[in-house]
Amino acid sequence: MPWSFNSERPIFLQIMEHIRSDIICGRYGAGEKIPSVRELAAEAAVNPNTMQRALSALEEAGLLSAQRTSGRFVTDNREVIEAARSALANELTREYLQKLKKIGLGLPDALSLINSFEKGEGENGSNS
Amino acid sequence: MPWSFNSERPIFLQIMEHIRSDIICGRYGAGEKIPSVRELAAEAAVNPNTMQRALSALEEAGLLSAQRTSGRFVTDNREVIEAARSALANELTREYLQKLKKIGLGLPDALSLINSFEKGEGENGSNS
DNA sequence: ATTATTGTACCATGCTCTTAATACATTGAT
DNA sequence: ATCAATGTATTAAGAGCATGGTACAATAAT
Repeated sequence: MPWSFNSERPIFLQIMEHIRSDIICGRYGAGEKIPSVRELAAEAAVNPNTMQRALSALEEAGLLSAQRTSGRFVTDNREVIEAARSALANELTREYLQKLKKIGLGLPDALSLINSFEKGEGENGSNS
Repeated sequence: MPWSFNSERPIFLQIMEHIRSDIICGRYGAGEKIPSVRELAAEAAVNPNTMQRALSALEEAGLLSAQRTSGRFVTDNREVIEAARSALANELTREYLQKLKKIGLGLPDALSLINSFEKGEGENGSNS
């Protein structure tokens, strides 16, 4: 199953974020070996060059390390992974609130919107 | 003051979103005339072609209409503007919750994160 | 030693986005 | 009638992204 990409942003960035999520949520465990560049490229239906670029970005972030010929491994430092989750969660929240603010919605509106997603897919009438 | 753009995404899209926000939050009122393509391009420090592209996108969305030689005007239909705000708020919330879910955080985490932004810039230690 | 697999590097091509520089048609003002 | 301002269209150039294809160095397995 090829991954789903958004044409608005570079694919290698979306791949980077996808794998980063896989690491953070534990699909790839700490210290674990991940598939090869070519395997991952095939799985994502993407060129190996593009996959390589995404993986290199994750090395810079300290989440992956390359062992020349034996493969790539997730960092065995769980604190690094936890820090990545926390930083990402804060960043996502900051961006979300900032975007809401730009259309005239504040913190109470955010809470209300999120609560409207509690059960089904949130449909919403009047805010502000 | 040139607008601030993110190099990760096409500028014309970011301009579109910027002006859309200006319309939704009332900086450009319903039925009001907006500056010319060349003026806006200068204000954003961007090529007129790029600005034109952003404005065309907003016409397709029904928020703007072009009057050949007299200029561009915001729709005078306030319902359309309100609908845009509502749709955008829901979309932003949907994306936010989806991204949180991918790193193992759920609805309660979202509420907690947002509350941590209540006063200053939210710093956050342990979630999940 | 040989082979297969790994990460890595390079190059050419095509595509989109952005800029720059013009140009044209239409309309309001003079 | 003339002029200025408007939206709009066109072309050429450069940059970044993605692909396809190829190649090399290092190591693990045989």
